Amino acid sequence: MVGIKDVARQAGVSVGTVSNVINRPDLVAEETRTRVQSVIARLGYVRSESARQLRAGASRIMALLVLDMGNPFFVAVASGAERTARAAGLGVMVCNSAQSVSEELEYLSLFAEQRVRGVLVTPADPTGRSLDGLRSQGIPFVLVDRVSADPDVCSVSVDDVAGGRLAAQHLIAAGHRSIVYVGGPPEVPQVRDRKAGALAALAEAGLPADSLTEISAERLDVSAGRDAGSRLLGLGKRPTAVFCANDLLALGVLQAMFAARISVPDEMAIVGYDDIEFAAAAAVPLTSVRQPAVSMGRLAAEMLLEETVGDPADHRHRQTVLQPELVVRGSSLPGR
Amino acid sequence: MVGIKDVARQAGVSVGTVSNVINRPDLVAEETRTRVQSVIARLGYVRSESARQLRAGASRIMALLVLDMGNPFFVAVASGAERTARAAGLGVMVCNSAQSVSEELEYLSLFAEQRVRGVLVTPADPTGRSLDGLRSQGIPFVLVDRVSADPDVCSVSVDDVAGGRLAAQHLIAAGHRSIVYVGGPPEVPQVRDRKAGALAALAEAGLPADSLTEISAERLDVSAGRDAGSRLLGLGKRPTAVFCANDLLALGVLQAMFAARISVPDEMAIVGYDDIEFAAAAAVPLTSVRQPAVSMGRLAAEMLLEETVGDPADHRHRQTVLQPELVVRGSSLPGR
DNA sequence: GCGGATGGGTGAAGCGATTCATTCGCCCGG
DNA sequence: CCGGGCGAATGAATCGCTTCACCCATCCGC
Repeated sequence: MVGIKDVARQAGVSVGTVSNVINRPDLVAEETRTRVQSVIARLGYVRSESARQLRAGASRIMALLVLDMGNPFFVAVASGAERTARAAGLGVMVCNSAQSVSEELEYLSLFAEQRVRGVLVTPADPTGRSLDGLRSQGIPFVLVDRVSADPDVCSVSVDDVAGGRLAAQHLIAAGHRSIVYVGGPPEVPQVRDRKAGALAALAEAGLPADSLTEISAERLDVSAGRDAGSRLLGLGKRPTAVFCANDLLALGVLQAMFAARISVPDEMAIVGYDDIEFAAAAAVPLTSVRQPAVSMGRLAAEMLLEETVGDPADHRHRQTVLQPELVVRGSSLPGR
Repeated sequence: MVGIKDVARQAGVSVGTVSNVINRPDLVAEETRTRVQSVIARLGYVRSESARQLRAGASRIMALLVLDMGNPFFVAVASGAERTARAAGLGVMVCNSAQSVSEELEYLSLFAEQRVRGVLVTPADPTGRSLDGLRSQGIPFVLVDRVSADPDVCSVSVDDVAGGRLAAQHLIAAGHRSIVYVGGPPEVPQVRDRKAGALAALAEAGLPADSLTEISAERLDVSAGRDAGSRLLGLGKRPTAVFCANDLLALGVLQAMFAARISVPDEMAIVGYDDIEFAAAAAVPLTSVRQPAVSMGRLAAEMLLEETVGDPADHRHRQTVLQPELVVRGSSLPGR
């Protein structure tokens, strides 16, 4: 493997000069510069990032750790973060904790060993304890789609309570009085907040709290949604509407309704959450609460860059909260 | 930042011993080992991956470069590759060329600088020239979902001609005599092969080649599919069936049919390709040609590991070709 | 009692870059 | 004619780790 010394020798200059040609070309005389550059090209020299890192003490990589790469919502977050980071000259390492705390810890320690510039993370560990490692290593991080109780932790999130309220208000306005909430693992804050929003909407409409029944799915994916859908059909008094904690669940529920030949939205209205691209392409186009996923990725990356590139002293920790938006489609509009 | 020297000093041993405690604990006496380990824990020492890499000459990272992270097919490939690589102690860096040759080149040179152990790549550059860089750097790579003309290039792919044939045979058997193929950029081999398979099926059934009309989509995603769908409706003689180069296109076409109130499958049968999870959850569950995406990722990663971990001399380059499978669903089954 | 294992540990070399104090010409003004 | 200033290039130190040749007791067998 050809190194900087080989280039220096071939070009008849010192290694320092070669380094300057690469990193501060203006310090080198024109003639020397072109000579060195042509040797670099001829030898196919590629500088070693690990050597630079070792010297610099920090890598040029930003890490992104998400809960589920199978969920297009996170894919969108990733694409927003990636674009921003690359514009700033950083690479992005996207990893998937698959909602497992142990995988999360494994990845976080991998990041620490890599000395990544910073981490964007949607924590799987509800206690937030898993991030202590980053904190003690002094690695900056920004929470994505989650807020910390600690105001000194940066985050970009969406107001899930407001989102849940939007969804429930919509169903209530359509006349539904018996709604099922398909949630997920109860320790996931999003799941709780979206439900809280729905409950708030019911209360505001003067409806009893027991108008909302919860079915808790194992995971937040399509197949768990299918299961939840069939459980829903087994309920004593069948509800007329379902609000799902995310679109994957909603798509699963929709499939279950199809299988049971229950008409959506006439016999069962469905509202999802996230407004992933596939929501609009579903069996019945899905009403959903849209989250600005790409912007979240972008904002989170910008926040991290601000903390990591500029003087850390003039960085103020912030907790940005974005507003969701209801997108009404066929799955909740009776009488097409 | 605490380094190995700090640990050594605190523990009263040499740096070599600390290194041994970490990497070859059996060489160190029990008593010393536990003492060092407790110092490591107390100081929160994290070894620097860049320093190890520099010394070792190669990183512990495998790169995966895909065409479109918005396509669940590639997400599945990534998950298969990731699991395999991590089991072997390698991290995976997943990147998205978004079908752009320039992004692809940028990423490939990033990989070279990082001295990644190897690269799994679905090339965006149809000429294959973009991989010359890897070759000249001696970085092993495996093509995913593409075969090279050069038998010395490892690859894992699926027989797209067979897949196209399956799809067309199915439509022919259902009585369709006028089929549209919704392809994509013509330089994409998959797009061409799947069409070739369909044409072969027509020929084998004794049908004229002009029973197949091609509509070429701009990109291989849902919105391009919508466009293709409306163009399809503008054709002079409306066909009775559509075969799409992938499921995203098919979902887009499906949306267009919905918008135009054309019944699927009665007025228009649709067959997709990839069998992504969302295909089954679509407006009308989508008939599709299933590709073993997770296995592809796994096999490709295994192949790369074999080349990279074992003695390179006893590695035989291979071109694995898997067989696709037709999954029939409502979108091509008339008379429900 | 002495040569040779053997287990446990040391410490310096080196990986490939960056950086900075230093050197080397050269020109210019006094 | 000489000192200063300046642009250009040098080369050694350094980053944090792994590895390897070597050292030091201790113990064993003859």
